[in-house]
Amino acid sequence: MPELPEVETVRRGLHELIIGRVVKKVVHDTPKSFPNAAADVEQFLIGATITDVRRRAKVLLIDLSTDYTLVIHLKMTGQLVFRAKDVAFGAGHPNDSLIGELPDRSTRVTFDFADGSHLYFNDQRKFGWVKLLPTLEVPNIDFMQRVGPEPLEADFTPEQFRERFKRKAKSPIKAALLDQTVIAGVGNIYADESLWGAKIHPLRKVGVLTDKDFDRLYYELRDVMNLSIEKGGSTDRNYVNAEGKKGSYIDFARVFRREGKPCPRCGTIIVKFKAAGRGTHICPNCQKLM
DNA sequence: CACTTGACCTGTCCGC
DNA sequence: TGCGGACAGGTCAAGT
Repeated sequence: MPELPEVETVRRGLHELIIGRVVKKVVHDTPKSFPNAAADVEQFLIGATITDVRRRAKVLLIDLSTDYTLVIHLKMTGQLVFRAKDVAFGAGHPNDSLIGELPDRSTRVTFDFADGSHLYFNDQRKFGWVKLLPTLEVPNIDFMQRVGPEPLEADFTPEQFRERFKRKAKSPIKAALLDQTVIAGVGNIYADESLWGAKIHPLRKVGVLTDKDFDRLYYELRDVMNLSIEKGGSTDRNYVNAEGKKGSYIDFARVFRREGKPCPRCGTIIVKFKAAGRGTHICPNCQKLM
């Protein structure tokens, strides 16, 4: 589900909503979603104040006053939804919300704050997780050691972008884009959208792409992700922001989930096929393999 | 080492 | 209506 723009949208929402709140109680169901030792939870999470909400790649980092951090990956269907004290749901709730009363059957972890508000970690497919780690150890975990640069950072250049792909010469470009060790945060939606923008076929080998191809891809990827953040991310199925509301980028998508519809650039019918193990959408006229 | 495939889970949708 | 199979936005371990 959530790629960089969705996780960033959640981060911004939580940054507004939970900093300064004090964790009072935590309950969880499967240890797969919350594999933390009870003693650590008691010592470093209960009673802690939230001091910051950060993001690296698709990972959320909620910093605590105990110098511990909640490291959270939403994977495909994870949601982090804040609810103020005594908010009634049901009749009259906004129709841009996907979820009602919480907790529900997908709730894996519930954080109760001292002021009566709550944070719910929902995850239908149980791929996601919440791990409590010392803040100083977060950069040392395997994922953080291997993950590539943030593509939206101001100092990330087209030259650096191109350089990151050098060792993937024999990969199809889509597989390389999805590889988190090359560039951070790209998932299936923005891979398809940026490749369409750059007029590159997803199965073109990285090694045959020109500098100009990479330049176009760099700008398209950044444009598409920035636009999505502006629109609050993409809600295809499950994604919601920190207030439980949908994002609207999908309304602006040019190829993703638009199979059978005309290409906005040339009118050719968009087709869907499998590439890099994932559903892939292209305009067969704009994105030629050879 | 680099690349591809299957597994992890639950829910939904589509065809028979 | 019921049932089986395919598919879903991510990542890792195992395979080639």
